[in-house]
Order: sequence, then structure tokens, then C-alpha cells
Amino acid sequence: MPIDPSTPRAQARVERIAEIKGAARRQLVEVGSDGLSLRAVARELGVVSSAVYRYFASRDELLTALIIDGYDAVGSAAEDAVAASVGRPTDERWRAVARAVRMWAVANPHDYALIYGSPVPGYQAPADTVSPALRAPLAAMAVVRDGVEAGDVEVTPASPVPRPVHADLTRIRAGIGFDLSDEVLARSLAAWTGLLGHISYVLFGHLRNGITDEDAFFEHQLARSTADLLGR
Amino acid sequence: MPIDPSTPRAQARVERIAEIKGAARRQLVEVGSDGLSLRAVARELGVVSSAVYRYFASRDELLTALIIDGYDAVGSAAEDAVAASVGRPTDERWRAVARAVRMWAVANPHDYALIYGSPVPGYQAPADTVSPALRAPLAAMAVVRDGVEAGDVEVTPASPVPRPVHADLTRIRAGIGFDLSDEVLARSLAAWTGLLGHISYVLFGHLRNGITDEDAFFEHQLARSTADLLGR
DNA sequence: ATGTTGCGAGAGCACTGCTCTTGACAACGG
DNA sequence: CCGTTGTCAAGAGCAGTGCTCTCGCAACAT
Repeated sequence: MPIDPSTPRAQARVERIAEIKGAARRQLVEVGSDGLSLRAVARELGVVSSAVYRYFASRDELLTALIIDGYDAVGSAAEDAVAASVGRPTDERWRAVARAVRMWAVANPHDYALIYGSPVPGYQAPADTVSPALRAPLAAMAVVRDGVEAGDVEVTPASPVPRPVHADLTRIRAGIGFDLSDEVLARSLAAWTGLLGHISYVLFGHLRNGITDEDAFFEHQLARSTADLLGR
Repeated sequence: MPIDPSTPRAQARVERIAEIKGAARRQLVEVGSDGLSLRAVARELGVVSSAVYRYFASRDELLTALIIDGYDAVGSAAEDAVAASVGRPTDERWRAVARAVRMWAVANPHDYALIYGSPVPGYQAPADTVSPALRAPLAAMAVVRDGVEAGDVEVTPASPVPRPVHADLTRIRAGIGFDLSDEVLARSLAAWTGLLGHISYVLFGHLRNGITDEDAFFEHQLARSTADLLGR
């Protein structure tokens, strides 16, 4: 079987795949993830439904492709913010990456819901999603690591870390590939989950009838959580 | 139309409704919210699908009923924790209600995903969900208010609150029905969204391959966020 | 005893994901 | 240049979905 990507066939194939994903994404913002219909995608492309199965073995596989794209999009948004802020104070950098993540979420709420909302029922995330999924949090952690090196982060532990937590943090440390003390790693994880918690709570409408100026509210809460992260 | 609840007809009706919700809940944990099928519910009850429409006008309406039940369940779990901890130190009480919320979420992950996960596509939360939805956060806020009265909470503002944020916080304050300063209210909201962020992140599997002892990890992070909430 | 009303059954519509077969057409090797 | 090969879209079809409608029947109220 020829895996040569230069043959016109292979090229037409990747183009078709991109077309399908584009139509699926467009449909996603209209009807949400459960409403995503392979037949509707095929209709939009002026093609019969079975033709789509040449490119995606199932609806779930198409959804997985969209999920990976989503992780990559938010990941590169975060990475860009990190790269663009090199040399600036750590609190500013953290806020920059947090803002980037939220901006992306607000601009692409359906993709955000797809990756950070309820997991699709019965569906198990394939292994090829985990590496893209790590990009955004890794970028955020890199800012904290730089901050530790620059002396911007309080590193003395506030409370002793229990044995099982230390073991888990060690595992995570090995996964992310650079050193952060238990204390700082735990604070970073809290800041990250807190960030997503804020974004989800507002984006999913739980603060409707409460917050009108979402940008200002986010910015104010971000200032607070950044201080907590860096240890003042 | 007789709204008399004592007639045997009306009683049979509420029983049937309970049966349907029970079957729907059972199906929910098996196939998730998008997989919830009215026909399957009818099958389980040994009844034809159209019969279910006598009790719920649509699948969405059935889902809404389950959502309300979910809010009520987590709300009463939180309220129980608050009531059971009257008189204890504020940090302990906050941790108790946080634990109660998480325990409920872990025991009922599908209900949790239903209410705090991605909103169902295209579906607008009816007005009768908002009051049940407020029970849990309100119970948590009540602990903080008691803590302020007891002098357990640092109340001096860390940073000035911008005008638009103050306006929104005033609106929220009016909604919850008791007084909390801008500073304390903002900290409470951050603690609440942070709690849900942690629960969601772990429950939705984003920390798989990382955390093995989820209880210990939660407890450790909770100690930290509680300190941030109370201002040390 | 007699309306009235709520209820379940059943048929039916338009839609879904997915499978299988069929025929056409483009790319390749001799 | 011509046959072989592989890829593709089309179409029919299956089982399932939400939802609507009509039709009898049985329980209720009077």
C-alpha cells in the first residue's frame, strides 16, 4: 500500500478529509456535538452519506478528529501567548496564557464544550488525543517553571504533601517533562483547573442573570488566582 | 381541570412519572444523556413509546426533569453538610460542603455531567431550573457568611473592585439574598468555580494517567483553596 | 346510567448511523 | 498502449430514533 503523500490520489484524499472536517465543524456550531450528523455533512458536500465512510469509519472517528483539532487549536493559542511574552514578569505571562485560553473558548464555545465539557457517552478517548490534550496545560506550566527560575514564584511549601499525593505528583512531573516542586506543581494544577472551572461556569450559562461584563469579571478573578498561584 | 392531587388518577399519574424518571435515570448511567431514548424508556416500562408522551411532551422535557432532580440532589447534599456542621470552624465547614458536592458528583457522574457539563445543544434551560440550580452554591455561600460573622474570614480587600464588576456583584448579592462584601463574594465565587473545575477535570478524565489517589489529591487541593478563600 | 376524560396501542413520517453491493473511473505495470 | 488494480461515489436497505395522529377502552365524575 502506497503511503506516499505526493501521489495525486493521496493529495485528493487529504483535501477531502479537510472538506469533511470543515463541514462537520460548521455543523458543530449550529447543532452541537450530539446533533452532528454524518448524513448532513454528506448533504452539505453534495455527496451521498456512504461516501463519507471512505474517510471516517464512524461518527465517533470524525468526532475524535474534531476533538484533536480542538486540543491543537487551544494548545497553539496557549503556546503563542507563552512565546509572545518571553522575558516579561511571570504574573503577566500567566495572565496572558489564561486570557488566550479563555479568548479561544469564547470564540469557539462548541469546540471548548467538546473537549472540556461532558465526555461523549460511552466513548473512550483514543490514545492519539492525549498528546494534543497536553499542549495547553504544558504551555501554562512552562510559564510557571520560567517563573521559578526567575525567582517570581514562592516555592516554600504551605503544607506538607501527603505520601500518595507526592507519588501522583511525581508521575505527573515525569509526564510533563520538566521539574516543578510538589508545592508549585500542585498550585499550578489548582490554577489550571480553576481557570477552566471559571470559563466553564460562565460559558455554560451558570452565571446568567448575574454577570453582564464577563471580561471584567474574568480579569478580576484572574488577578486574584494569579496571586494565589505565585504565592504573592 | 382538576388539580386535586388526592384523586386516584392524579396519584397514578405522579407514580407513573416517577417510574418514567426512574427508568430514564437508569438508562442515563448506561448510555449517557445523548443516548437517552424515549423508546427505550418505554420498552423498559413495557409500554409503547407514544404512551410516554402523555407525561413528558418531549425528550427535552424529560431531560429537564432529570436536570432539576440533579440540582435538587446536589443542593440537598450541600445543605445537609452545611446543617450538620453548624458551630464548627469555618474552614472545616467549607471543606465539608465541598466534600459533599464532590462525593455526590463521584457517586452520580452522569447527573453531574448533565448539570455541570456541556449544555445540551440548542436547548435553553427553562426558568424552573434556576431556583434548584442555586441551592448548592447558596448553601456554600451561607457558610462563608457565617464565617464572616464569626470573624473567620479575612474581609479587607486585596485589590480594588472595578466599577462594572461591582455592579455585577451587586446584582448577584441581590439574587442570593444575604450580604457579602465584594471582596468576600468574589473570593467565594472563585472557590466555587474552582471546586467545580477540579471535580470536572478529574471526573471527565483529563487527569487519567496522572492521579491515582483522587481522594487524597482532592483533599490536598481543597486545603489550599480553602486557605485562599478565607484569606488565611 | 351516562357523558367525559385520561390513557395505551398502533400506524406512520422523517430522520439517524451504518452496511453491502454495484458500477465507473483513474492510476499503475507490462 | 492496454489490461489490471485499487479507489471512489451511488444507491438500496436495516434497525433504530423523536414525534404525531387516530382510535378504542376503561376509569372516573355526575
